[in-house]
Amino acid sequence: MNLNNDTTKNIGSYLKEYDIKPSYQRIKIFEYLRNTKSHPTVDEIFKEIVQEIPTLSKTTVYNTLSLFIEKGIVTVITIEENETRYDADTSLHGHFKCKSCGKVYDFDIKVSKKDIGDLDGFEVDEKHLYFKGSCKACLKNKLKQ
Amino acid sequence: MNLNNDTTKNIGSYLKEYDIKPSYQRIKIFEYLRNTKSHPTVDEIFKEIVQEIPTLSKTTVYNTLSLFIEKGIVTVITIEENETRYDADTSLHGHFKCKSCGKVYDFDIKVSKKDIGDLDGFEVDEKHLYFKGSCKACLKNKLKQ
DNA sequence: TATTGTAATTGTAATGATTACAAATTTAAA
DNA sequence: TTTAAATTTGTAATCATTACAATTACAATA
Repeated sequence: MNLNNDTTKNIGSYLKEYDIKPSYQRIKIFEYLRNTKSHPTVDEIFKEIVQEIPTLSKTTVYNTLSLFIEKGIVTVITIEENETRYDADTSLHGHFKCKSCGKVYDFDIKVSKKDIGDLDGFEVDEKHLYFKGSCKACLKNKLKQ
Repeated sequence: MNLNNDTTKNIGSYLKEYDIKPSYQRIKIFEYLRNTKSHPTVDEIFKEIVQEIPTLSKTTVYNTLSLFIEKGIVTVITIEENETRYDADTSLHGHFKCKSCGKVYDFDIKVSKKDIGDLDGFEVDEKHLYFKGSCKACLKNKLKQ
């Protein structure tokens, strides 16, 4: 298990900061999540990383993601009822899912207090936003047809 | 099957407007959804209505909700990965889920175009928002202890 | 270096929500 | 009343997730 190259070291110390022991599996899973903009599902994560770690178990992927979520370095994206996705970017941003191609895009968003009427006295820890519709690329393709 | 009282008539004609044949089951399910602020799960809907319609099947609840969603009179709320909830209020509003008591609150929200940077050229059909944290009531209880 | 305890990983089985499907029932039209 | 279509129902199948126990890896200590 080569835990000595630069990327690995970086991710390793990042995990340590959040009180996560950086095992080979954990590093690979986090690295993949961070480098993948598509917000992969458990299955996608597993299928990718099992190529590098043939002994990998899907249970490990589940365990690892739960741990990441608990420690606050990964968030869950639940746009579709039957499709849980994961995101290593925990900063506030929205997700746009194209109903035609299925791709999930990130977008920047501000939610100011003025925009929320009724939550005085509530303590908000997490804000989640997602939109659905047709993405630019799909709209263009439709015109062409 | 008494489809002749006022509420039933109202819901019946509402369903018809949306091209849904108003069967007894459909009317009862929609009536319950509309009157229940808690955004019930399939199981909660089933357990409630099976008391009135003892022959009710859970498959019917699933079928009916799919139909309602397809016709646009009900929306899905997916705050938790493993807990799909349904809402008969399709107007734009946010949901707040209390992590301590589990209750789901509605709140008003505006999302102006200015707040969204990156979605020029995208067609947005649905906007979903949910926050998580501690509700007023739970925060008060904490203080008391 | 060997030993030992703890943590992490793995594989299998269990769970539970959702869907598929075919039979039975209801409804509406002829 | 008959008939066809739509709706409902019950059962079985599917699939993602979780539980759990066994195995393996790791780190500390003697």
